[in-house]
Amino acid sequence: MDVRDWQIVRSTPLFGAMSQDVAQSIIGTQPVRSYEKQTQLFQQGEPATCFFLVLDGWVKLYRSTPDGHEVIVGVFKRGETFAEAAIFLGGRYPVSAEVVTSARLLRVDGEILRRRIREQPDLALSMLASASAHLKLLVEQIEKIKILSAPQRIADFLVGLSPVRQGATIIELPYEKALIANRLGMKPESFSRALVKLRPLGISVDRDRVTVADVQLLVRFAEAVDREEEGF
Amino acid sequence: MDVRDWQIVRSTPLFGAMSQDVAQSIIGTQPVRSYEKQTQLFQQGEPATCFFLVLDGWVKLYRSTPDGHEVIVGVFKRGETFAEAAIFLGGRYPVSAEVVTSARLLRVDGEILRRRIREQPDLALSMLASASAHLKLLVEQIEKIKILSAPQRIADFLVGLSPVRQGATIIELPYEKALIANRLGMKPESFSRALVKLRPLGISVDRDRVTVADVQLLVRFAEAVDREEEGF
DNA sequence: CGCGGCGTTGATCTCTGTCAATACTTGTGG
DNA sequence: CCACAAGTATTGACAGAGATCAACGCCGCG
Repeated sequence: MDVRDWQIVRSTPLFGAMSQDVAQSIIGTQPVRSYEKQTQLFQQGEPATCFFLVLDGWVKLYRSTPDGHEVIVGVFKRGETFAEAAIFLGGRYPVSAEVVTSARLLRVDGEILRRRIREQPDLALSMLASASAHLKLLVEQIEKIKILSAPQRIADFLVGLSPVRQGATIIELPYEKALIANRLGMKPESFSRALVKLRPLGISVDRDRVTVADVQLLVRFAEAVDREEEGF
Repeated sequence: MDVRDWQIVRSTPLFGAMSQDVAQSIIGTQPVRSYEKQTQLFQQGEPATCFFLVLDGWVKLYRSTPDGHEVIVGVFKRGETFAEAAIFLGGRYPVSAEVVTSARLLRVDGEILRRRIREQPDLALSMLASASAHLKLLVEQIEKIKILSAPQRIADFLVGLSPVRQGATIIELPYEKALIANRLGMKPESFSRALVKLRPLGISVDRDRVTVADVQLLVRFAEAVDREEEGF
């Protein structure tokens, strides 16, 4: 784990709030491992022994239904932690996790963390903040699936990926389109078509490169919920 | 706060795990208040000073979009806590809360709680369990919205409301149908029609009374995702 | 009695899923 | 270097679920 990695660790709500040496004491002995694409990290229902921090690459969290359907409930990237809450929930993962690009992950043992929390109550506040962030994210995700159309969800997704808030830019799609589609709650075909519908807004796609004429346009489009002004 | 209230408090993941006297010391000094229907508890964006436990009645959490739309992200009933996560996240509520029936709520001050956590580390662990439980619930909600049809979501909702797991029962709809519809991610008209489609399964509705011939049937219906037997 | 809120029903439309066919990319082996 | 296969993306035709718009019925209330 080099300096760059350490910066990433300190940027998370979980490890950022605690003091340098406490963070060090928790993750100092933990391994950083590289994972191949499609590596299964854990399955839903398994005992939750540890949680993860993404140093590089992408990881998807999903649930499998009895008949083979798969629903993505989150995709995590560099600087994000996941499954840290599961450690406290009956000790079982409520979702499955799979690496979707080759990735480097920091793996943190749950038992260590639990022990440290007993010694250092302030840690719990960091944990709670982190869990809250995820809660907020999920709440937003529900909101978006409920009220935004497919093209709007894509626009929102692209905005979230864009390095700038206005003007032109080029965005690299971070992983397969089928995966993005699932994450946004639609089928790959719908994803494809929805992208076409964004063309009039200055979006063009070539392979995994998306060219955006004006991000602002996307923002407005994603927020436009009908425009019926009921005074209420 | 009487004996019954105390039982409710002890049944929550948050307060159930901690010892009697600790729970007592935290909430003993906190007020139980009665609220009229439509009382606004807090608005999204406000500083989060406290969280709530429902002793009686129903409370909805929702987000207002810039153009006046309203999305329900959760409805909480007796025995459930809400907004406790917000206290640790930047100190602001991510959603608004409104009482939808006359209700009795326990209001817990965040500052007091934070102090107690520092004194009593185990307290933190049980709180984390609570946050995790909500997280899991949200994940499940996403899954349901994505893959269940409208009638299935209603079936699932009714099952969750039913006091029994099998046989016949009568369920009282806890709040307005338009509100339920929103919570389940559909329009009131669709809700109405979907209820009709459940008639063949032994469901009949009169006002806010739902008569269920066999809950088991509903369970199976809600779980049936297609039933196409692809050997896979 | 008339009014307003809520719920239901009907007709129609739009969006998205499904199924199928067709590129396009990438990798493999001859 | 090319042929072929497998995985991935796009496009088309179609069907179904749910949204929308509108009308109507029901009930409580002034």
